[in-house]
Amino acid sequence: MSPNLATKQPPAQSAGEIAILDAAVRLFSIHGYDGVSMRRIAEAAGVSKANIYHHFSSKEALYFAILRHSASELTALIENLAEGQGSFSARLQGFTAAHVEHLFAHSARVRLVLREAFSGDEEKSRAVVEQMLNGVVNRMIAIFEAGQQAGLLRADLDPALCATLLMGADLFYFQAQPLLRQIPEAGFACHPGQYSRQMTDILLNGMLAGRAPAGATT
Amino acid sequence: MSPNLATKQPPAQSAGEIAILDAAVRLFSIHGYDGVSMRRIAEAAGVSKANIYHHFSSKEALYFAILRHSASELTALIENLAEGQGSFSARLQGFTAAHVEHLFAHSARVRLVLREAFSGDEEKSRAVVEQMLNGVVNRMIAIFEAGQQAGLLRADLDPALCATLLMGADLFYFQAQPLLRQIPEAGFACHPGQYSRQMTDILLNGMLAGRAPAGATT
DNA sequence: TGACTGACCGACCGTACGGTCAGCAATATT
DNA sequence: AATATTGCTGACCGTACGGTCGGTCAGTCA
Repeated sequence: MSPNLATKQPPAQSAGEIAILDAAVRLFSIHGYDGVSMRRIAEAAGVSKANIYHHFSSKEALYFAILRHSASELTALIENLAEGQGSFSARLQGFTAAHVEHLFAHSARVRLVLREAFSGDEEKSRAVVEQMLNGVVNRMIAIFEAGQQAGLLRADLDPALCATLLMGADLFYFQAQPLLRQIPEAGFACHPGQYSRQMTDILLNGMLAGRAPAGATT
Repeated sequence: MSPNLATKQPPAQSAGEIAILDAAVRLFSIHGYDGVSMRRIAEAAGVSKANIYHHFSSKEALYFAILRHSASELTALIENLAEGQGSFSARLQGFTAAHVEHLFAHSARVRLVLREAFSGDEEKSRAVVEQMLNGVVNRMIAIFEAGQQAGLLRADLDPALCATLLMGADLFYFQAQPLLRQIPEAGFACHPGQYSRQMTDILLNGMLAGRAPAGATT
């Protein structure tokens, strides 16, 4: 599994290639790399197995082409979300709502990238991380740093930790949503807007300046 | 992949069986069910492949035995953590710190269960969910509900959402820690105690009663 | 018309997979 | 001493895997 993410694909695509990519994204996002065979992808795409090898040099090449494309697509979309205007807290509220909505709207690709990022396989995650983290997380950290220098964010908090907490709350909700739906008390599991509103409320209420820290902080 | 989690193992274990289980937990937690072959497990455990089939009827049976044992072990440990004494906020602070520490201390088993729970495969996750969620999350929700009835938790918040947010922040940090270590600004990535302290500080500061909600809530 | 190209397929290859089985050595039981 | 029982192995089976190969067919352009 070598991370050969350095190529660039010409946008010209035949109908067969599109069908292959669609099927592969769907299957890989659900069952993971090892859980999907080339035969199964070919069958789901309605093409022959040899046809996949006509368009992609190997299973790895197909997988990484999808992974790379998904990561760059998601990164671009998220970066647009972070460019909102308005007050510090209004921007963060707007970002969170749009972020959660965005995760569910592109659930297959998000699952694909998240699975790779959290796989704990060290080598594989490196390339994905460098592409997404540098783009999105650093942007988010910068927003919190600016808010802190403007005196809006509590001075005793780590801006990077605040950014992680906010984005992590979104991502965890996305990951855990199928499970949360099985908990009767968790009515918010079916209402992402309700979750993102209340979650941002809690976090901002706890992070914004002008309120005393609740406990020992160090 | 049928969820045959209804058996019960006698605790009598030979040295070979222990070696098999150790190797299988490690490999499954890193590479997932489909990413590990019986040959590889046998090699890592220093036994023959046929020996695995002497102790376990199939690859699935081995996997689910590990999954079931891990889930029940983790559930028991977490339930003990939730039994802390002291004030409402002190209990939550204590729980979070112990929870994060507990996740890293049993990282292989936690990864194994999390992978299954978040796999999005519907059927497989059902059994894991029923075992862990009913035990742990409901306990956590009950704590927040009690705190709310005692007037300690903001009345406008959903106790289940608060519980999810707190435990989710722990779990996300555990999942993302290898990635966070690659972000220079995220110094807290290497200091779980620092993270859990500051995270709990923010959440409690945002959730406890006596502070006005930051924005529109409904 | 004919040379060339890209999309596509059926048949095939070597390998690794999950799983089986007869049997060996050691211990416990009678 | 004879007899299960237990822990374990090497050799093997059928199948599915990733990947290759020769070839078909429609379109294009000189």
